[in-house]
Amino acid sequence: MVRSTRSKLSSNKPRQVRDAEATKAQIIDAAEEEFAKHGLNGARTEAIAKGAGITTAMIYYYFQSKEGLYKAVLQRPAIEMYQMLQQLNLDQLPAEFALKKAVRAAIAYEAAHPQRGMLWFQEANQTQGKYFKQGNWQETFAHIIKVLERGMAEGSFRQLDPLMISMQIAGVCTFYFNAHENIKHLTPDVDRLSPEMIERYTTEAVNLILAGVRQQK
Amino acid sequence: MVRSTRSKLSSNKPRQVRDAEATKAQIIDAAEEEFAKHGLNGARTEAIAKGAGITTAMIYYYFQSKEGLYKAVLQRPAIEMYQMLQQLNLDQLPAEFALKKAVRAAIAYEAAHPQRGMLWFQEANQTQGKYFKQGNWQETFAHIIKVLERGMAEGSFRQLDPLMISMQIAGVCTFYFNAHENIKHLTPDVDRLSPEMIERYTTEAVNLILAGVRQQK
DNA sequence: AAAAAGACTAACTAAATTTTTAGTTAACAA
DNA sequence: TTGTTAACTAAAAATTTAGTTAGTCTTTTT
Repeated sequence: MVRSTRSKLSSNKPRQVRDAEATKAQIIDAAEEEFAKHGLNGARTEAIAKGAGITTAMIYYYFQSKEGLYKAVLQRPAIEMYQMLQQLNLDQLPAEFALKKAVRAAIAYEAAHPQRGMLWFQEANQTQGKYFKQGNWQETFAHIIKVLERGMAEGSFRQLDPLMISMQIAGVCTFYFNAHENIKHLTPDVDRLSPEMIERYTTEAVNLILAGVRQQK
Repeated sequence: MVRSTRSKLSSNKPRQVRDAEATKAQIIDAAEEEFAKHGLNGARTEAIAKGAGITTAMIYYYFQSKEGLYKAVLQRPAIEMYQMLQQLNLDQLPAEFALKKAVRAAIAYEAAHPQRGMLWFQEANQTQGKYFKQGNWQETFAHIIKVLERGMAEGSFRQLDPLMISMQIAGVCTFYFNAHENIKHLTPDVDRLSPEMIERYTTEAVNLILAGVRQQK
């Protein structure tokens, strides 16, 4: 079985010399891509090394084991997602506007890290989510649930099941990117990850979700 | 790791004896689960064999290679999904009811085969979809797009982007099952795959989507 | 009931892959 | 300069895994 191991991140430029932090970051970048595609078992340390422009021994030098590297890779999105949500200050906005803002931010996050959704799915399916400390993700959903409950209390949202709806919102925000490799075959001539297309997806998503939860008058 | 291959198989649940068709089906069942979790590369033939209650040699006896088994596994969902959609006769229903029926059917399909969404993602991400018949997915989306366009023409649906919205509908229908292993950590005490919970998810999904696309009056 | 065919397993090999080892090079302080 | 150490590489060792072989057990055919 032939697989291209060349990462677009690191393929052209020669690496800096002997900068431990930079090297570690490059390994994690390459590893995130490889783990997102192939999961813990399917990922090849050789592919990660090649993507980072180092030898496989460096993985063990910095991360002790393949699993250690995997843990390091998973830590990053968990922290970033948490921080992103904090910064939105959803509590200080009317529910409808808060939801709009959260949906836009979530899709923008996915667009900036299109491979992370799959990383999360791989983690769920292969290791029963044991490395993903549930706290951060509980936080994520808690933020959306809170907005939905507030909207219902305010009377701007209809009566709905906040947890179920928040998962469906997550589905809307992530599907486009998780399934990108699948759906790109549907319209081969359009670049579905171009800013224009992502903006179009975002607009439609906001419209669908807002109309879907709004109280009819 | 020490693995005894001796006497484990005979002492566990005894399989039916020497029924080729039943054995093949058991291998495909176990393989679908393993491939869905780990993809083509990450899947372990030994794990498949153990799941099916046979030795790895049987995989080669019936399917020649790991890849041959993978192809056999992918054939089944492709055919079933196609047939399911045909039987809905969406064209003969008002758009609103057709969409409701399609969403219910899609979620029911996912619930009956919770691992197939991941099988599809793995296939696209790891092998560029070369083993999967793309035609079936084009069909699937075409069906939904047609319903959405009809609804817009009838005036029952608002003006929307049919392709984008159909992907968002797919996100709503599939997320719950693809992410199940992660989601279950959010509410550890609830069985999120019980019929009651799935019905609740379905109801909320239908409400969200219908309200989301309906023409306001 | 003997022979043939089909279903099946234990034990194995070759190759791929992870992990370790032994050593090399650059940086930098004394 | 020179000695020390962190960053790094090449290649060997250990381990895992796909795939094979030779033969056993069961069912069907004659």
